[in-house]
Amino acid sequence: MRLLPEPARESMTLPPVLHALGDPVRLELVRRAWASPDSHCSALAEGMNVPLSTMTNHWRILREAGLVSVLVDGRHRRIRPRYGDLGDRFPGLLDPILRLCS
Amino acid sequence: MRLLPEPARESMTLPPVLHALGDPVRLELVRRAWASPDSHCSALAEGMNVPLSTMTNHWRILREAGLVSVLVDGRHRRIRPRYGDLGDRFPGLLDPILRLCS
DNA sequence: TCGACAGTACGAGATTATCGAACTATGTTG
DNA sequence: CAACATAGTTCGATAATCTCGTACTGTCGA
Repeated sequence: MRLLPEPARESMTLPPVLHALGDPVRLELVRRAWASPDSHCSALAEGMNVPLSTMTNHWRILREAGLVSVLVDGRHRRIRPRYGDLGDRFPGLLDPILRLCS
Repeated sequence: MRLLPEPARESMTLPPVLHALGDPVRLELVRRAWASPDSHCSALAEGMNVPLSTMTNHWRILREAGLVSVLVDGRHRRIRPRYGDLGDRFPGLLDPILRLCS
C-alpha cells in the first residue's frame, strides 16, 4: 500500500488548504471522504459526473494541500483523511466547514 | 457613498468564499480588513507590494464572494467586512480561519 | 495469457490570474 | 477656474491553471 507524496504536517499552510476546499467538486469529495474514511476514490466520486482525468487532478490538489493521504492499493486508490495532522496543524478549521457543507 | 454590487446574504455559497480565502494575498487582506473595519483599501494593502490593478481584482473576488462590501467614498474605496451576513450565513466559519492566519 | 478494470500521463483548448499602460473620477492647490 | 495630484479602474497581452479526451500503465481475475 504505497503512499503518494504529501506534505509533512509542519509544512502545511493555510492558503493551499482553503484553495483546495474552494471548489464545489473537491468540497463534496472532502465531505464524503470524511464521512467514509479509507474509501476508494471511485466510490467517493460516484454520481458526480466528472471525468476520471479531471478527478485525478482534484485528488492531487487535495493531497498536495495536505487534506488527504492517497494510498495505492492494487489498482485502486484509497483516500484517507488526514484527521490528525489537520487537527494538529489547523485546530478548529475543518469542523465548521464540514458542518456547513453537509 | 455608493455600494458596489455584491451578493445578497441568502445567495452566498461556500465554495466562492473558500476560494476567495484560498490565496495568500487575499487572506492577508481579509485578516487586516477584519482587524481594521472600514479602512481604505490602499491602507489595507500597505507594504504588500502588489500592483494596483492586481489588487482591484482581489477586491472584486472578495466582494463577489460576499466577504466584504466595497463603498465608493470619493476617490477612495472603503472596505467593510460583512460580519453580520457571514455570521448569519456561515456561522462559525471565519473565526477559526482568522485565528489561524494571524 | 488475455481481457477487464482503475486510474495516470499527456496534450490541446478553455478559463482565470497577473500586471503594465492608458484612462476616469475626485480632491487639492495656486 | 485651471492645473495637477491621488486612488483606483479598464483594457489587453502574457502567464498560469483547469478541464477533459485519448492513449497508456499497472493490477486483478479467469
